Amino acid sequence: MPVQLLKIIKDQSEIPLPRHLQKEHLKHLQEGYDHTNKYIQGIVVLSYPLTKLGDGTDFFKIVLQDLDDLCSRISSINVLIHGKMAQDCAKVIRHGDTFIVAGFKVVESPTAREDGRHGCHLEVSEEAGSTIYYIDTKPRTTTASEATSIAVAPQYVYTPLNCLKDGTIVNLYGVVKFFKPPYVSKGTDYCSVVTLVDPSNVKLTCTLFNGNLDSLPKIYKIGDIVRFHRIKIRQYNGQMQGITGAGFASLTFDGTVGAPVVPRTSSRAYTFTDEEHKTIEELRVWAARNVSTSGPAVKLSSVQPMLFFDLTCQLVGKAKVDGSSFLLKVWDGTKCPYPSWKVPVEAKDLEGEKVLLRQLRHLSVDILVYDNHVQLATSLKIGSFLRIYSIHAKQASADNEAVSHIEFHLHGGTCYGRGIGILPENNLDVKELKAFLESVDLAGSQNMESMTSVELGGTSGDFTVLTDHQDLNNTELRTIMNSTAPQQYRIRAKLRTYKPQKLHQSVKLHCSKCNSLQEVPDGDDFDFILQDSAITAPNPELQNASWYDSVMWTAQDQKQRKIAIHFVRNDELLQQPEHTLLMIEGGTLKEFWKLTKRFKCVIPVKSTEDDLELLDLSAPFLLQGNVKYYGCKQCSAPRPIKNLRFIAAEEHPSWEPTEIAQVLGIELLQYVFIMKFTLVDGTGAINAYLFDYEKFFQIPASEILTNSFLQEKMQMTMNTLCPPGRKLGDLPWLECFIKSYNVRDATKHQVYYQIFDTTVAEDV
DNA sequence: TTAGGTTTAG
Repeated sequence: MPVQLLKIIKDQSEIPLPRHLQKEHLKHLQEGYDHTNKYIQGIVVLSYPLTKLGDGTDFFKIVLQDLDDLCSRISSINVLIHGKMAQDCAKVIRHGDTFIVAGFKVVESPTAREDGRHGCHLEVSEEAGSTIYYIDTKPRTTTASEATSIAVAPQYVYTPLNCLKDGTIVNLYGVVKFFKPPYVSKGTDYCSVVTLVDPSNVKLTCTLFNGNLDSLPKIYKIGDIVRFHRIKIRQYNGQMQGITGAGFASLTFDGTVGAPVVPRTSSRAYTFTDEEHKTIEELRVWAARNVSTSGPAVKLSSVQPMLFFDLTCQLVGKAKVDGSSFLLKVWDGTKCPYPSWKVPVEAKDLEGEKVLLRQLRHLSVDILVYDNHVQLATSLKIGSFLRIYSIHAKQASADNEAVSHIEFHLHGGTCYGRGIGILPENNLDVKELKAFLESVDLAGSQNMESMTSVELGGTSGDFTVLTDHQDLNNTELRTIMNSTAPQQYRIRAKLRTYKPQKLHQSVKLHCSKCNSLQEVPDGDDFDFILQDSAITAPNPELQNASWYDSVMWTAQDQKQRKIAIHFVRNDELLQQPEHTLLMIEGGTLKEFWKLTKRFKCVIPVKSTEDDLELLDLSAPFLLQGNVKYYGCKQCSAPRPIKNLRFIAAEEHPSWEPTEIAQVLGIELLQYVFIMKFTLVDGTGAINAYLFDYEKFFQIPASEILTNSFLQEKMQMTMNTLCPPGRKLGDLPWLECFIKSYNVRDATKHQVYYQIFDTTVAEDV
């Protein structure tokens, strides 16, 4: 009997094969060699229906996977079985069975280039003297016809991303780390670029083309999970690249742990087994720990100038502006906190429901899309739900405007995934957005808008400040003044006055260790320290250490100032500027500003005889973006600067100021708002201090000094809480949360009040 | 064919 069923055995080393047979590894298999006493063993991973060849002989093809060598391109091989043996095999052989064949013929595989399997295939038949052994892995209840039907649904093998080889066609799973939503390419197709990662921690960027938008993967978010079938792998610029080829198909899944596992696809038929369901769940768990997603979605109410953001919104109007730009009017139910621009278009050119456009005129925003995005934008349907990726919120001011406004651009090109994605109605984010849009009171928001911010919450009604303790009842100020401290209260009061009136003076630096407060040094202090430190030239012996690369040059000024920049390497390599930490010696204030715009972090240093060290702590020890970070002179105990290596050795150092401060022995000073509010409620008056890093104004204290927009926003908030020029009776009511506390010294005892757990809300 | 991630400069 040429096809034998071996008994089911757990330990495969015990397979009772004839003694003369020796196992041959696929990698040693070559055409023209003697394989007489050899056998090939593998798992059946794919089988095709039994067919008849042109001459009437039966033909059965299976694919064997060598489990000992999963990563090799030649780890799977086609086995072509002819004649009676084909019939016998088709009856009994199933996926997952262990298949052993001896007495085979090795022939060059004509399909190896295409299917990525072994360069040879095995030809097996009774005539050739072949013997097949197999281990049945599952209890067998199927009949021959059922076995055939199983064979029609092939079982796929998925290649981990670290095992991809040039010139193969593979199936794979991946977590989306980056993507460009489909856009119109310069050729005939739509294009989408997708970068995947998987638990092998290898990245693969795939370039996908299709003339049909629907055939490209329906990726909506970083962190989505995809399954690609029949993707071509090629080498490009020294890296593996995926590209669409014949038969490419994809499934996309929400990457959220616990979300329903529902594939998004345009394929009419696809396989999806319990095993694959499990794979998705596992990848979700892995991704949750290992792939950074884009963070919480930005709503229009939280846009900031100079921000690139993704917006999930509904299209309410559109208009052609000129050949290279197109207007989209969208809303998300929230209100942009800044005056936003309106792109002038003729009413007749504006497509959309007139009544709704008018109702939404203060809630919708204009997004001008350019160049390659125009064609897709033109085709969008009014009312559809969109996710627009990498919108630029740009601060701008016109000559005739007192305050600057914010503009929304979707610039040309597709860098950073810039583009427009159309979300289906069944998308979870869309469902949530729809429910929210339906809850928006259009009449109410219209009325609100017709008032100025000063009128908001004026005599007609209460202006409310949100507290975290809505369950508490209000306490009269008189009662509070007559009570002992410490206690906590919710109060309803009016803000009679506040100090400082010049709001920028309210920002201080606070040391949480010694509890000291100090003024924020101004730029001149820093400049002076820099000039002073530039007198000492960089020490040439400290250039290029094991953990940083250095460049040094001489400025073309009278002092022949020497400048050195030390680029800290991460994991032995230099990173992109926006992830890189620099140390600079001899730089001017202006040079620092320029470098902070381009690099993640900048640390001013000076040379000593044997090491680099930080400057005097009157200077910032770290600059990041617009923010200068200072250390407490009293509490810091500077440690060697080479401690930065500990962070640099991390795989993806985030260069958090707190972490940098810690390794450098710096006690980080935090920016805080310190204000004194005089609150009255008709029964009494108290002075309550505001001590706030970010929560109260929803503005980080660290950014207020360098951002005029945030300063304006803060001024507007204070004008709302305490409108200038109003009589006491006309001031708005506020609700907030305060606590009383005792301050005692040798001579006196006083009770103080502090506002906390309170956030200003524009409207409630 | 197209694009091949790493923000426009309106």
